[in-house]
Amino acid sequence: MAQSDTVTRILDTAEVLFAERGFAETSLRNITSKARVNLAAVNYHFGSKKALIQAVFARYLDPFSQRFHSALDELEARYEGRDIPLEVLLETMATTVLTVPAERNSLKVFMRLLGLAYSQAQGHLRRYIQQQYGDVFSRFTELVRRATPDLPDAERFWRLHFMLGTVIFTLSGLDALRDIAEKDYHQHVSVRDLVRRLRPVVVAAMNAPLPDEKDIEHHADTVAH
Amino acid sequence: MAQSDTVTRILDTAEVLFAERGFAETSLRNITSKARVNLAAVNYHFGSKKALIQAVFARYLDPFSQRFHSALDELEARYEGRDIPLEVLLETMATTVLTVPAERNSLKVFMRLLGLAYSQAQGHLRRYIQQQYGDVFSRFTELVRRATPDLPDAERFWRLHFMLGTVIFTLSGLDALRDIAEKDYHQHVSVRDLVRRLRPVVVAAMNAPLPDEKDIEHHADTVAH
DNA sequence: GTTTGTTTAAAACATCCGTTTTTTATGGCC
DNA sequence: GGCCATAAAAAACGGATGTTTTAAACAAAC
Repeated sequence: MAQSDTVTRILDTAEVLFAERGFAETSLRNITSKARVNLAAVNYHFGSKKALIQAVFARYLDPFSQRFHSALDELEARYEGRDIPLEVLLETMATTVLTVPAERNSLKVFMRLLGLAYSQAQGHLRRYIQQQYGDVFSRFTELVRRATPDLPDAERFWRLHFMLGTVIFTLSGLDALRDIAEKDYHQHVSVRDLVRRLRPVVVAAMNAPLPDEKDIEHHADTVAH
Repeated sequence: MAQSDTVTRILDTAEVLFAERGFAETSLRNITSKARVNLAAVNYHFGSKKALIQAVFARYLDPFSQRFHSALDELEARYEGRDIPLEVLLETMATTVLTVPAERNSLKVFMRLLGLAYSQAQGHLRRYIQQQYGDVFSRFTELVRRATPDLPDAERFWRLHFMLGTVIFTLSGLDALRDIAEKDYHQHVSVRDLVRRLRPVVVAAMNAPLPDEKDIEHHADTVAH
């Protein structure tokens, strides 16, 4: 009881502060004082600040990858080997993403963290996430591949990352954007509202016509090797 | 000569290090030692670290906003009051973005910096960019508004930010993505190549059908108020 | 009831940070 | 040569950081 209380209080506080200010800008003293916990407790329970950062991510990503795996299991069973439509795959992913942190009312935090994992240097984090959760992502992309057989592999790769950028960028900068949107358009914007707006955009982007093949090779002004 | 040499050497080094590791993770000592310049030179020439960060951005954004303004002048003159097609607007922006840093072979750095400006806390930077270059952006969005008269204002607002996310996210994480892409698909990826791939995706996303209006209002599970 | 292992508390440690001050060098001008 | 503003170099300052150590509290086991 005593232990788990301290540990979760550290995690709860750390994820909020990390999401608000980033990793480097959040000191252990910030965390421990706000969590009303002793400074040494972080190094005692987690070992280091890096390990704490990874633990914060694990608390979101472990249940996410678990649920996403079983959601894909269910989907594959339902479609009995037939290709799963792209819309269904995207919808499933969105639902899973929305479900996981709903228990703690902190989708915003989750997305901010994902954005930080990409944008902040923190090489150790990218490596950790890659090796820890790379297989779920691979499984998903493989299903997307079957759902879009007409898309060249390279094109699909890039479009998936384009859309990843859209989602992470938007949801992680949500607070700032929401302020502008509500001021200019007098309209409340919830996360679910945003997902509703994202859906047709993402589908259209994935199904966009292939780029012109012209001048694909005669560019002498690229940063070639 | 002596002064301008020191100043530009600081700027050159700072922009690279900032782009690689972020602002907080890059110390003045990192910069000055790599630039082989005295530590105090930064505070002497720029006043503070914040001012240095802003100077790094200004060196890109000043010529950019200048060229983009004149490119839009030219465009408006050519179309003589008629609406400028969305594709032309996007193309013009892309061309301008590509032109500016080409002189220093560092589009990658430029995009990384833009991504950081968004994702890192650094409130002072966002404020600086907003008040310094907000008018170019406003002018552009106004032209986009006329180019997409059927899109509700709020929808256009969000879609523009979706696409901003796509571009910044992709180009700022370009190195990592390029490694994967070249390993998996054995194909060199230049920035211009990426822009070629982005074009149809962005256009399709902006022209995507409007989201379903159903269940737009009956969601009791949002973070209302 | 003492002992043992675990958790918290407090203090200290070494290091790094941005900034400021002090000193030294440089180069044009009268 | 002497003067002076400008630039560079060196050193120091105060403060904050992650981590470690030392000491106290606590609970369970014997």
